[in-house]
Order: sequence, then C-alpha cells, then structure tokens
Amino acid sequence: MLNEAVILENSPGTGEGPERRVRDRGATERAIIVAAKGLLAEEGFQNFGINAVARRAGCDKQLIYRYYGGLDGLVEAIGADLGTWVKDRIPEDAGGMFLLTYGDLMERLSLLLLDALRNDPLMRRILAWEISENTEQVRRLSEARSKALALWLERMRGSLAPPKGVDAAAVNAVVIAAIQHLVLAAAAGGQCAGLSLKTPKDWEKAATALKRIVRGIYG
Amino acid sequence: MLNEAVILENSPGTGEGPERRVRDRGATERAIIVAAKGLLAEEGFQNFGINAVARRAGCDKQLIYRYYGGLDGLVEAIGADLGTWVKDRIPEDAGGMFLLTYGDLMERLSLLLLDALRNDPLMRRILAWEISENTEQVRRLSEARSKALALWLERMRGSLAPPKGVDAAAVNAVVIAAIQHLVLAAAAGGQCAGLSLKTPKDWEKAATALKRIVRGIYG
DNA sequence: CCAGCTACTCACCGATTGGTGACAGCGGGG
DNA sequence: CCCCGCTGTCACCAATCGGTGAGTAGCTGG
Repeated sequence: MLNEAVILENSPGTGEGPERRVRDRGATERAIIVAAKGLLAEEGFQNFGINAVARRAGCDKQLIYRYYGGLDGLVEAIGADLGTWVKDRIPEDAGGMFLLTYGDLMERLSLLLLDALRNDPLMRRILAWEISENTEQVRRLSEARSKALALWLERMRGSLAPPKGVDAAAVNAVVIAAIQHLVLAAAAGGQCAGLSLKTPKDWEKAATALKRIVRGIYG
Repeated sequence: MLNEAVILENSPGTGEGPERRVRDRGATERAIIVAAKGLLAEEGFQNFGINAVARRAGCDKQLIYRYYGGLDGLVEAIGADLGTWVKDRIPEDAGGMFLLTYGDLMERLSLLLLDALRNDPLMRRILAWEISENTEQVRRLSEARSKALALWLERMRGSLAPPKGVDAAAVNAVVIAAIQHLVLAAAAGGQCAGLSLKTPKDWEKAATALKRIVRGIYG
C-alpha cells in the first residue's frame, strides 16, 4: 500500500535499463501525499522536510515545489485530506446506541476518542506537532485537525444536550486534553505520570479511570 | 542575568583590542548550562543544538565537547539541575494548610501543578520534547523530570491516604495528563479542544472544570 | 514529421549542521 | 627561569538542508 503509487515501467523481462517512472501527474501527486503522510506518521515532524518527502516518494523535490508550491502547500493538502478522518472514525452503530443521558454519551465518546487516537499515528504526530511548534505550517494542520475533531464530536453528540449548571465546554476540553496527553505520552514513552501504558491491561485501567471521571461529572 | 557569565576582560579605557574571555572554567561551564536552559525554554527543542548553545553562551562549541562530552552530556547535566525544581515549587504554607480529605489535597495539588507548569517554560518544553521524540537524550531528561514531579507530589501529599475503591494512581495520572496537555496546548496555540486559554478568565474556567473533575472523583 | 507542451531529472547554490584537529595565550610548579 | 597543562579560539571537514535554473524525455496536435 505504501509504494502503490511508485509505478515503474514494465521493463522487458530482465529489466536492465534504469527503471523509469511513468508520466502520470495525478499518480505522482498522490505518491507525494502518501509519502508525506507516511513520513509524518512514522518519523514524526523532526525529519519532515522537502528532501525527506521527495526521497520517500521516489521523485525529485522539484515536483513538490511545482505541484504543491513547497512544503507549506503540501502540509495544507494533507490538512485537506484530514477531513476524511471523520467518515472513517464514526462507528456504524453510532445511531443505534442507547445513549440515554449526556453522561452515557460522553463516556462512550471519550473511550472512542481514546481508541481512535491510539490507532492513528498520523493524528498523534500532528497533535504532538501542534504542541511543540507554532509556525504557520502547523497552524494550518492544527486547524484542520481540530475542525475534524469538532465535526466528529458534533456528529456523535446528536441532539443530546449537556446538563445545566456545568460548563460542559470546559469540562470536555479538560477530558479531551487528558485523552490526548495519555495517548501521546504512551506512544512516546509508554507511560504517563508514573502510570504504565503498554499492555492492554494498562489501558484498561486508564479507561476505567477515565470513565470514573466522566461519570463523576455527568453522573 | 542572561549574560552574567559572559565576563570580559577590563580593557583599559577605550577598549580597543579584541575583548577576551577570562580563563575561568567554572564560570564557562555555568554559562553553558544557563545558555542551554534558556535556549531550550525560549526556542524549544527544534533548534536546540551544539552550535546554538555555543552561540548563546558566547563560547566555542569545542568547550561543550570538552566539558560535557557533547550535547548528551549537557542534557544530562540539565537533567541533574532539574532536581532543584522541587525545592522551588513547594509553597511555604504547605504544612499549614487545612487538608482534611484526599479530595482537598488533590484539588489543591492540581491547581498548584497547573500554575507551576504555566509559569515554567523550561519544564513545558521538556514535556513537549518528551512527547515528540524518544531518543536517549530526551529519555534522560524525561526521567529527571518525572522523578522531580513524583518527588514533588510525594512531598505535598504528606501522609494522606487515597480512598478505597478508587484506582488513585490511574485517576491521578489522567488528571495530570489533562493538566499537562492544557498547559502545553495553551502555550502553543492558546486553546485546547475549542476552549480558549489566553486570558485569566479563560484559565479560571479551566481551573473550575478541573476542580469539578477532581471533586467528582474524590468528593 | 516536427513544434510545443508537459512531466520529470539533474546539477548546483549558499547556509547550517555536528564534529575534530591544530594552535594561541596565560599561569603555576619543577 | 622555562616548560607543561589548562583554557579558549579558529579553521576546516563532510553531510544535509531548502531552494532554483537549466536541461531532458515523452506525448500530442497541427
């Protein structure tokens, strides 16, 4: 899947001559995006640059300048791609659940978000990037990510209203902050504040604590 | 304070000749550490390197190799310095507080940690570094930081025991995760999950939400 | 068949990086 | 006294970075 876009000319049999890329701009553009996302997800933003992306995409960096106007444009294109995140992450049975109370909803949402982030290295890297830098590049990505997240939350929330007397926006932000940091810390070092986060059993404990917290607020 | 360690020879009057650094290894070593910490706190880990530190310290990078054995050793020295963090952060009145319950304690601790991190750019950068990379360098720093944090928590906790029936370690890890992420997100982009975190009023809301969460668990 | 457009590659630029070896100047102990 | 060691400086290295201009290879319409 990674190299699917790196299509080589069918060299006749032995394939002696230097293999060539087909002349297909669309495929090359896709290859670049795939390479950039993969690079960001696997290596992080530390070594994310024009040269590295071009190397991974198997093309010349000049094409990145031509097709995307440089790294900034490429990042923006990745951000646009992030819009599809929502569709992939909404469970099928979302509409058929028994979400009687706002507490039910937030508990379920919290656990879903936890798992979604745990299984999405690209999102994690973007999240870590957001926290570490404040350049224009990352700001664009950040916006796209938070918009995707907000849309996801809204879709999941449906018509359930938060209880009165609680600043749900603030509380939910704190809960989301906790989830994001847990996932990031786990991915980086396998623990957070002394709590090991490696085995499924560890995550079970974290999830239970998270549930308790949500239930402590919303009942 | 920044350049206090950059001491120049008292050039006679007009000071024509090229000013020279005094030959004081201790002072130079201190200047390097100060420069490294300042650089990390102000610029982040992105541009943290031998050349940058040497430039800021106003000395040759060769000295960093000589005195600390390179960046790794320097980072380790910074980690060792982090041990002093605890002493600076324990409020005078810690012993005289009325901490009747574990809930009182955790509420107070949470808010103290929130403020402490908000006012400590170096700690924030290290935290962000931990989350973004997993090199040997950052692992050493991370260990020192988490050790300092654990010691701080222990000192503050005193002899109060957590209530039965709650996995306090997990819950507290989640709460700490939330605090750390809130502070990091605020420092980077001024918001977290749609919640603005710029004005004192914003932080008031966040703190209130945090208190509610802690109280929801520990009563 | 050739002109022209497009997709693509290559070679080069200056700047910066981490890292090393050689050298200069001061100061104290023989 | 001179010499040696310590402190600090400088010059240089290969590698990599982002970025650009020029040139090549293949398809297509006249």
